[in-house]
Amino acid sequence: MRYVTIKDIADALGISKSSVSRALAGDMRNVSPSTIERVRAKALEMGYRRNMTAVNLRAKANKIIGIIVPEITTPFSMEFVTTVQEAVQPLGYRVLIAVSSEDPSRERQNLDMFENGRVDGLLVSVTHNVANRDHFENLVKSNFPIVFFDRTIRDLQCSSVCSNDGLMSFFLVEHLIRSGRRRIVNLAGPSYIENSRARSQGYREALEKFHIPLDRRLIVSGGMSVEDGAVAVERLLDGGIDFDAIYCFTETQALGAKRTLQERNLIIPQDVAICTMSGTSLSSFVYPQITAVEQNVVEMARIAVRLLLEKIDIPSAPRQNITLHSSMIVRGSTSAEESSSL
Amino acid sequence: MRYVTIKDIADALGISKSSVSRALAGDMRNVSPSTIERVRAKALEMGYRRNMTAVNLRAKANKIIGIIVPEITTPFSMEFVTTVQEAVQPLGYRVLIAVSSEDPSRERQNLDMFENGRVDGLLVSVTHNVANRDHFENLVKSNFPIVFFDRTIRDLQCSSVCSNDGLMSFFLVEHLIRSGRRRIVNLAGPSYIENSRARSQGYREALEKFHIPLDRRLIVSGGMSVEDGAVAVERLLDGGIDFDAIYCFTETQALGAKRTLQERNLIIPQDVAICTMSGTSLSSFVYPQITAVEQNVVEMARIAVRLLLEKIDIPSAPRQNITLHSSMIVRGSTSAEESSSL
DNA sequence: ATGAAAGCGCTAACAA
DNA sequence: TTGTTAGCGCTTTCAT
Repeated sequence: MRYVTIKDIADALGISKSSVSRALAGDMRNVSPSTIERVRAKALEMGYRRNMTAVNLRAKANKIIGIIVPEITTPFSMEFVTTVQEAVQPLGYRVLIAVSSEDPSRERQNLDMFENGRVDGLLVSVTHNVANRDHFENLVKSNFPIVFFDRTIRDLQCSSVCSNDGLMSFFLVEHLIRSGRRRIVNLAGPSYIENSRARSQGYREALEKFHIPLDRRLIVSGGMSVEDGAVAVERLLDGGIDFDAIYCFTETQALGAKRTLQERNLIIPQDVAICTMSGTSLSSFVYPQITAVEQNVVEMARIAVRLLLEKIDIPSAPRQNITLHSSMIVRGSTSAEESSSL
Repeated sequence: MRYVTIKDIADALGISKSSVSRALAGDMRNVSPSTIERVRAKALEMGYRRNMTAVNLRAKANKIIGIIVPEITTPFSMEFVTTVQEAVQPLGYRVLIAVSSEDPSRERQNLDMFENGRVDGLLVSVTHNVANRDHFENLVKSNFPIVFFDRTIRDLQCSSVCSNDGLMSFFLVEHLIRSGRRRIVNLAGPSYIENSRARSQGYREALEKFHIPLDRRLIVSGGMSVEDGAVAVERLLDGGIDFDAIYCFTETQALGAKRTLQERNLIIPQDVAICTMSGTSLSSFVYPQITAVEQNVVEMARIAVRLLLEKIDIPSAPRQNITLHSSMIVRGSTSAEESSSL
């Protein structure tokens, strides 16, 4: 299992390492066409493969982009990662993925791992608003190329791209209200996620616009899992609290909510409508009963990559904070129409 | 953005590089406790991070495991990748993922990329039975550590781990028959996927066992997408071909099949039952109407990692071909019971 | 216990 | 056009 090196080829051909290197790099101006040919042939014959580790050590760049995501089970993360890969592959970059499992200490570990591994840039969606804030801040201050996406840290002087959670939330709740719902549950996420707060804010504003009084009992803060969604709805039903719609922070919560409703023989969406925001159009296939607003993941990923590559190229490049204002597509059962409100 | 090196620490402390290296490595026998302390403190102060690229170049190992999968949208791939990551992280390995998108030429590119990148080992699930066979064969012959999982290449002298597609298929179809189905559609995958053939074989054997004549019109070969599933069922319905169950090769086909049935106002599973094999227990949440057999992904991943690490350690280790005979769990709507038949 | 030096495989500045 | 040399950051043998 010993690899053929540039020196092996040089020795075999009785020329110098540098000529081989140049020939292999296709340096037309500094090496004769004949040696280029001879080297190429010999390399092929001997099964030479360029040792990227050595190249990287020398170039002080690893051509690796790291992605840190809180979870990787939703279509959102999946599609984001896939899009990034496709975007950077042609440029010779590879992509390393690390999952924080919604745990700040794991996030911290991943960060360390990536720094040790000398990734050239980092795309991160944070698990927690403040937990690793200082660490991220140091990284940013040292001019390390990093771009936040989707779940960002507030007021950090760093490039980011995210969707307008508040506004989308507002429109989705407005959509529910317009289709006749009045008692809308807000299954919020934990308050340490900025997006969750923004969405709850949008929820509140939509109610206000229609002069619907805010019933605190309809706001449930807590976990984001299937189980959390299921339990929350159970509690509401058992507590005799009346509601005709559930607006969930995550798709998984929505799944749990749906399960409980079905167990209690409630009809979706006649008795209770469920809605949430979703990563991809796939979800309308997968959860046909759940109304979902699609976020434009592909666009988000492309922009994130662009910002990151710029930063890698020119470390002094100014930060850019981009909020996606893509047209909103509402799919699902509370209404069949498509409203591109934004 | 210049990184602190071992030499920087040495200079700052007025000692040699080697002492710093030893101190950092915690070499108790060859360096005094006092310098260990001084070096450690200084390293922390200066924000030193070990340059893994240099370490790897010297060690001639990259501590990277590559995974090549045909797709990454199903829970199966996801869970496999996640499990592998968790398994190798403590051992200092990182995981690089490449997606072939069911395209042999992309698979080939990924393979090249990984070889150039000098991954220490490869976990691969192939897109095609034969397309890159020669290339894989060369790799195997050169004793490169590689383990195939789930979708393997027949008769390749290389370690592999997969589930018993034929047998699981047999039991699933048997399950359908026992619950009263007689005219079972087989939405097969393309014939260049070994697993698809094995499953169709299981399908045929189950029919034989119950003396149900094989109706060729019920066997549809083709693509694996949502659309393929939807179209196949449309064709059958339009062709006036009678059926009471659909056995799908992929979850996505099942999704498409479900869509068509619902569009035609057929009730699942009363009119037509849908079943398939699935990656994880998650699918029973997501597709409650679809009967699914769970494959033991986690076990598959763990075994694959074990085999690969053995091979990396001892390149001459003999190949092992493992077929998982885990207990089969049928979940879903054709029957609520749990049959652990294997 | 510490230091000097070599070398992992590669590229590039400089020399010829 | 080609060769020589140095060096990327690290570990390790061999001297001291």
